[in-house]
Formats: sequence, structure tokens, C-alpha cells
Amino acid sequence: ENMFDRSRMAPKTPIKNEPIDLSKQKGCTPERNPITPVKIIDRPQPDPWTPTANLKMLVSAASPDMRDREKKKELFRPIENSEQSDTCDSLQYDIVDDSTVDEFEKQRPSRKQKSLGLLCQKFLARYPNYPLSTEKTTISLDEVASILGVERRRIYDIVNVLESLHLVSRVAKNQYCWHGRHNLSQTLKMLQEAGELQYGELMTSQHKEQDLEYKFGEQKKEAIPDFQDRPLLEFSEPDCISASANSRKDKSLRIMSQKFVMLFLVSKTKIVTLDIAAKILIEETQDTVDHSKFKTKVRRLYDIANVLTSLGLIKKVHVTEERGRKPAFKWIGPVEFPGKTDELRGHSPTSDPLPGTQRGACAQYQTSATGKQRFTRHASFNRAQPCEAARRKVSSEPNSPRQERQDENCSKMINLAAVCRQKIEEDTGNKACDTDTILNSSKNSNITLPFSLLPVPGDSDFCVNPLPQAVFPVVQADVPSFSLPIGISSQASHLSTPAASKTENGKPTLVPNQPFLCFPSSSLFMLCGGLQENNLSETLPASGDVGHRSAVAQAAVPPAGCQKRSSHKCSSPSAPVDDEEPAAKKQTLEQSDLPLSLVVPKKPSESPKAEPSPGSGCSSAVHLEMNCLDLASPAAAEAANEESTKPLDCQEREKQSQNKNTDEPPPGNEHISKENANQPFQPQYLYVQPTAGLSSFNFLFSANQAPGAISLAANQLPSLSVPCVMVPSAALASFPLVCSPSFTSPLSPVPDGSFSAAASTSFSMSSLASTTPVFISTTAVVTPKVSPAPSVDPQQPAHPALHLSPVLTRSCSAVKLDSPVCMGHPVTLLKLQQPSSAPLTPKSIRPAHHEAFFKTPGSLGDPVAWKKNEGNQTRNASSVQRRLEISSTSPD
DNA sequence: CACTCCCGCCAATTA
DNA sequence: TAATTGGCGGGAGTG
Repeated sequence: ENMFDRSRMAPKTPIKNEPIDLSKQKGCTPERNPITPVKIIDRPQPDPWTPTANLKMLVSAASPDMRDREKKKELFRPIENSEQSDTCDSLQYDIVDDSTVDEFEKQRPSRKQKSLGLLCQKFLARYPNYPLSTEKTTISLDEVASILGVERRRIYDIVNVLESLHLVSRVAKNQYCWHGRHNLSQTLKMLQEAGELQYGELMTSQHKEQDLEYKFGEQKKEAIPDFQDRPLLEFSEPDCISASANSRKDKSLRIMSQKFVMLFLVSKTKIVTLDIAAKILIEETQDTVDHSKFKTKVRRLYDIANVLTSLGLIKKVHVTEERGRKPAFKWIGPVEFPGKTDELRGHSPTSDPLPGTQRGACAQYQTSATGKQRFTRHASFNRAQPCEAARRKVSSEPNSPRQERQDENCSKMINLAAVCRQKIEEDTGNKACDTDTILNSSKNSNITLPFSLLPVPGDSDFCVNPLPQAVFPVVQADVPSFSLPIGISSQASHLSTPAASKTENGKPTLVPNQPFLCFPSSSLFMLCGGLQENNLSETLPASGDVGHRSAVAQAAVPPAGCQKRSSHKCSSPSAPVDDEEPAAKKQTLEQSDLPLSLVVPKKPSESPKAEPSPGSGCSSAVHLEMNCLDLASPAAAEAANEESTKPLDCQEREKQSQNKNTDEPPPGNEHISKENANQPFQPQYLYVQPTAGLSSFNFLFSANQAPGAISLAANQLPSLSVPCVMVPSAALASFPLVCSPSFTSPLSPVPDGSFSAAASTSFSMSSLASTTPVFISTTAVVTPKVSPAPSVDPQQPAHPALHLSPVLTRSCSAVKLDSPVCMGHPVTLLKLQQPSSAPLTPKSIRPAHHEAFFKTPGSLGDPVAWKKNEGNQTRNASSVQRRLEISSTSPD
């Protein structure tokens, strides 16, 4: 009912606002302003009743309900008055109908009136579903709370859920930015993908909840899902960071909301019962089974469900199963997102700028000028095209602190993950584990593409390289915006870039940005760089670079990557670094972070090392990272050595890549292909030659990466680490890019070589974390020493995406460093397995068990472990995450 | 009585 | 240290 009113009122709504606002309104939305006055109009006073008091009395006499209402009203009056909302409604009615109506409405001051669902409707009524891009609507929590007459706590409940779907993003303390439903499709798509990975099968199979449960359990055990899931989840969560800290976040309403939505999207029937959902969620958490926890979970689910219901995404139903009748919710929102998403879709991946991309991009972390890194959360996603503009603004605006939430990142992550899988699957084809997922993915455009990338670039050896290229393009941008945007394609990139804020530029800075380096030698490859925030960002060059490159390369790729800097959350750690990264990568994905990892190679084997960590926590992300890392080296090595050795996948990939190069694979990917062809892309990455041994790895990191980045890693997942690269080389440094042999293009020189060894190191640590030892070495590579200036690093950007893709592609196999093959490259890769769950990665292995499907970042263990190491820092980081950033950095 | 879920304490995080 | 966020669960409203 309210809704209706609202609808009518909608415009009015604002009006409603009472004076109350006054006090607070800060920035509020424009809408409001007008509002205030209006309200008054009808009833200045809250007492609508008064006028009708008589009637009411009568009524009440007639019905108890009425009485109650009145009572309540009285009780509430203060509130109402202040609020208006209620009043307003009533007013309206009054106006229209009259008291009668009023009464109705008013009547229920009771609980229902105060329900979260209704409150959410009121909240939503205040903002347009599809706001113009240009206009940014900021939401002041205080204001809204006062307007709606509720405590702020309630607003958090709503906002957290909306944030999980990217309808809003937290900009700063007490301030959120309204994005509307522009990106909803993408978000849902992401969630669907993520959900498939995680839950996938389960849901599918079961029609019913029961089944679900049932399956659920099984699956869980299998663990597979977990792995991936986690990461995904993590994405969502921003903070992966604090490992230990996770606790709070893990439970976050935001995450629960995403998971809950995932369940719907994955479910065939689109019906999810509360108890099942609660069980699933609990499991993830692992919480003990306590009954109490279950109850708590259910309470939360009701909260979430109320909001989702208000959004028109689900509705309450009852499922009668054999077991009995249970409360459940049915998904009534969109089911397919493929392109749908409208806008997003519209863009072709390639072509478009991609809003999505942007989005992805948006999220970033940045280091603040301050030097610390923080993340900002943006809602990158959210913004779509408009975003660009906005972004620009944003970027320019320093203050906007947007923080992005990790969610975005998460989402990206998710996407990435999905992608990876897909790829993997693709590659493997078989492997299949996850087929389903994969399939899905295929649908999506997004994902896939990227993978393609993977291919190796020129050499087969490197699997890595390919990545990059691919990556970018891959990016898939499509998909999620975030992630990858395909944008990669150049355009996308560009977009993203902007988004990033700094970015934009595009200018050709290529070089600088570029993050990549290639080393001819070997195998290897690269990494991602980090970027720096600023610099990089500025660098934007990425875009420019990209362009450049592309041009050079062929265009290729633009890696879009560029852009983004966003960081991902995950990466955060790295993030910092990455952030910088820039662009390119980033753009690509935000995700990039993720996984970035590089991709690489093939090889299946896993590396043990990696595992360790993984196990812990991070789960996927971690894994990825590891993988990446590993991959890189090993993979590369192997690859190099033998394809044969490698798993088919690798080969395949390579082929693919090659083919692509040759052919062009996918459309979107053109760039990619180009890139591949060119290989240039690579630039983004660095190669390192491997020397032998693990040690050998070289990773490169982006130059920029600062050590800090590494830390990020710690954060987790983010694989970021991966990206990194390590390598040292000064040489590299010198170059801006390194090219691999194949590659030629020169990138511009990087600023500096900053790659620092150190960084690398760090990296390793972090990322690897623990586990692995990564190495970093410079060895082969070079000297790391270069001093790193921070600046440089352009590279970064791209990679991530790339990496990911590759990784994905490959599946997870992990390679181990050990492998002889690798020799050259020490590193190992991991592949991911696709298999369904598989977690191929070591981690998966271990963890496999994890109970939870979804894990939040926090849950992840591993991370934790290493986190511990990093300890404080990590935490800090997390906190950091939340912080807003102000963008000092932003170029503008 | 079971289902919902509001309310607000209070801890974790941030500023 | 103060303010903001948000987990959590008691317990009330509803049917």
C-alpha cells in the first residue's frame, strides 16, 4: 500500500521530507530540497489525525485495530511528526480520500508500518531507479533516517543490502551514492556466475530446497565450490583483509545478501527457503551449528528478504514439501542477464566503453596520496556510463572518497573466478568440473573472452603473456563491468580509465604505465603491476598506453587495463600497488586484482607450495594467486619446455591463443587477438626469465608496486599478488617494458624501474604468503634493484586481467615450481582446475573441505595465516579499505 | 505456538 | 576519544 502511495508520491516523497531534514541534509539529494516545503503543505503537523480524530475515534470504537493504531500513533507521533513519511501517506490519502484513508494508513503504525520492507520502499521511493548518469545522488544517512523517521541503524540494514547489489555505494562516512538499477543486471549476473561456481550444482539439481540442502551438504563437502566461492564472496567483501578480523565482515549483511541472491540465481526453481538459506550460510561460516546461530541467521535473512522484496526481486511464498510447509522466497527478478543488462550489454565488449568496465575500474583502491593505501570503494560498478562522467568528476574530485567497496571488487573477483573457470573448462574442456558454470559463463559474454587471452603470447612458453593480452580484452569486460571489462578493448579501457580516475588520460603514456615487461627470455612473464595510484593513475597512461600499445601492438589491447586501478579489494594489499597499476590492468578488471594472477600456464600440477597458504584462506583468491605465481613460472617453464608436458590445456590454450592471434578469436577480443598477435600486450606483464629454480621466478611486479603492494597481498586474495610481478630487473626497469621477444613493442619506458625488487619480495610474501615462497627473485631477472621508483609501473594494469584469464583458463592447475620443466621458470603454476570445484589448487585441496561454500574472506583461512604475519598491517589495511579515500591522488 | 522481525545494546571500526 | 557501523539476539507483534 505504501508503495502505491509512494509511487504516486514518489515525487512527493521528497516532499515529505520534513523539516527534519533540514538539520541534516547535507548533500542530500536534490530531490529533497524541494521536498521539505511541500510537506508542509499538507500538513504541517503531524497530526493528521487530529483532523480526523473524531472519525478515528469512531472507527476505533468499531474496530480494535483502529484503536491500536491510534495508540500506536500516539506513541509514535513524535516520530511520525518528525518523520512524515507516515504522515505523508496519510496525508495524501487524506487529501485524496480523506480521513478514512488516513486512518488506514495511519492505523498501522504498528509493527508493519515500521517494517524494514516498508521502510525500504520509502527509501527507494526517494530515488529514481535509473538515475541519469550525470546526476549523482548522494544519500546522507542522517538525513534519510530523519526523514523516514527511523533510527539510523535501520538505514544501515537497507543500505547494506542495496550496497550488495550495487544500487548504492558508500562514498564516505554517512554518505552513500545512489546508483540505481543500472547495474543491477550486471551485478546479478555476476552473482549468478559466482553462485554457480559456488553453489552451482547444488542448486541446480535440486528443485527443492530439500534437495538443495541435501546436495548442498554434499557438495560442500566436496568442497570444490568453496574454493571458488570464497573468493567470490570475498569479493564481495571488501575486506578480505583482516583476516583475523574477518569475523565481523564475514558476517556482514552485505555478504549474506549476496549469497542469498546467489542462491536464487542458481536455483532452478528460483525458490529458496529460509531455512535452507540459513543453513547454507551458516555452513559457510562454519559456525557451529548452534541453534541460536541458526536463529540469528534467519533473522538476518528476513531483514535481507524484506529489502529484496521491496526491490521487487523476490516475494514471499511458502513451500510445502514433504517435510512440511516452510517459509520461502521466490525470485521474481530477472533471471537472465546476459546481456541484458542493458546498458552494459549494449556495449559490446569491445566497443563499448563499457560501463561495466568502468565500473570495475571504479573500484579501486588507491593509495591515497597519503601514501597509504586505502582503498576506496567506489561503486564503480555502479556507475555505468554515466559513470564515466561521474568518474571523471570523481576522479577529479578528490574528495570523493569513494570507497568502493570491495564489493565491487568482489564482484569482479567473482567474475573473474567465473571466468577462470570457464576458461579452464574451456581449456580443459573437460575437466569439467564445473561445467555448468562454465556453460553459463559462456553465455555471458564476458567471461569467456578473456580467457582467450590467455594464450600465450608469443611463445608458448609463456603462457603468461598471453594473458595479458588476452586479458585485457578479455576482460571481459563485459561481463561485469567490473571486471573486465572488456573494455579492455581499448575502449573499455579507456573508459575505465577514466573511471579510475586518474586515468583517463590516456594519453599515451603508454609506456609509463605500462606495466609490463617482458623478458624475452623466458618464460615468463609477468605480472602485473601495481600501480600506483597516483602515478599510475595518472598514468593512466594506461589508457594512453594502451592505446598506444595498441597502436603499437596493434592495438591491441588496450589494455585497458588500464585503468583501473581500482583495486580490488582483494588485492588490496597489493592493491596499493596495484592500484596504481594502473590502469590498464585494472581496467581490465578490476578484478584484475584478482587473479590476475597470471595466468599462465598451464601446468597442472599444483604446486604444493601454494597450497599451503591457500588452504588457508583465501581460498580462491589465494589460490589464484598462487597459481598465478606458480604458474607463471612453472608454467611457463613447462610450457616452454614442453607443451606436451603441459597439460593439454596449456597447449590448448596456447593454441588458442595462437589461433587467436592468428585468427581472431573472439570478436571481442579482437584486441586480444591482436594483442596476442602482437604480443605486445604483454607489456603489461613482465617477464622474467626464469632462471631455474623457483627462485628463479621472477616476477615482475609492476614497478609500481611497491612493496606495499605486497602487503596487500596479504590482504588476501587478491591475488593480486599475483600479478605482480616480480622481477627485478633493473633492466626492466629500464625498459619500460620489457618485451618479450615476441613482443616487441616497446613500451615506453617505464618510468622506472622501479620495480623494485623489494617489492617483489614483499609480494611474495604477502601473496604467497605465506605459503609460498615465492620468490621472487630476481634473479634471473634482474636486478631488482632498481630502485624503484614508485612511479612507474604502469604495467600493472593490464595484467590483472590477464592473469586472470589465463589462469582461469587454464584451469587451475597449479604448477609447481618444481617441475622440472619449469626449470626455467621456477615458478609453478597452478592451474585451476576447473573441475568443478575443483579446486585444484592446492588450496583447494586442502580446504576443500571447507564447509562453507561461501566463505567470506575472512573465513578464508589462509589469508589469515599470512595475514597474521603481516598482521597488523593487514588489518590496517582492512580498515583502510573502509576508509574513504579522498582522493588526493586523483589526478584531477 | 510458530513465524516474523523490530529494537536497540554494544562491540568493532573509523574519523 | 568520539562517532559511525553493524552484529546480534531478546522478545514482541502477527496470524
